[in-house]
Amino acid sequence: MVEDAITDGATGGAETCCTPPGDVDSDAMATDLQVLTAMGNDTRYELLRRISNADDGVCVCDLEAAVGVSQSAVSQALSRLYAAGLVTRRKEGSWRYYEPTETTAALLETLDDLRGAHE
Amino acid sequence: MVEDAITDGATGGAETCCTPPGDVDSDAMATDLQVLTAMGNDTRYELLRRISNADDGVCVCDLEAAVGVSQSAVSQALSRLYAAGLVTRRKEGSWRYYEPTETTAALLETLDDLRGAHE
DNA sequence: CGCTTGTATAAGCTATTGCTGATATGGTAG
DNA sequence: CTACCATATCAGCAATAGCTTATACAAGCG
Repeated sequence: MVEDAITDGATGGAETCCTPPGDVDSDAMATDLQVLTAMGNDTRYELLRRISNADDGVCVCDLEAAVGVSQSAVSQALSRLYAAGLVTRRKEGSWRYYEPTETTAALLETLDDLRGAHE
Repeated sequence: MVEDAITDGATGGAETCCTPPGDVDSDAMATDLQVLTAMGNDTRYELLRRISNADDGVCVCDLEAAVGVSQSAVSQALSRLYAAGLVTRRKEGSWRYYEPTETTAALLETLDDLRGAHE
């Protein structure tokens, strides 16, 4: 819903500070925040990059050594990424393989583009 | 710099767990994380959305009421967004106006697209 | 000039986060 | 079966984030 009917006309002719607020879709906000907070962490970001670089799927055992935290921490991080819809996971034998989702690919690409653009 | 030399496709041998690690560019990582952590917060995300919705620039006084935290908190949040390169700020009279950068526009658009795409 | 308004900064307190170590689960091999 | 490997979950702790209040700075106006 969008609220307007703002009272700022009352501040006088020349004194309106700025534009009226337009509300933010709180459902979109929740979804986006889950994604952003999931990516916005050293460990999880690096895991995501590594998973994205290896198109074949990566298992936890490999990632653990790479990012320098415990197996438990990696598992927790991956669960969080999964919950946020940033990776898929499939089981194969006794290993679990993680792969990036479209969301991850799109966001990392956007970030890459931005860095390239104005630096 | 993409490293590959992936040879494991065959998990049939059941020995190689997965692909070798390819290191992540730590400079890119720092930049991206600054952006992601800046956006990945209720208050700052909503500020960013509101700033983006109002193309004219928004001043702090307007935002304060909208997001429901103190003036101080809004100011701190905006400073953080500025530091992350997500908003520009210009002073006009005694007010300060914030506007979104290209980075913000691109990321929010990507997020919007993603939500629209697979839901 | 000093008052008022708009914004920024400082200090401090609490809630949350992200780790570690220990333990549980599930699959595989001997 | 038991032992073992890869991964997940639990519990607890240390670090950080984000808020509040109080205060400082800056600009317009009486």
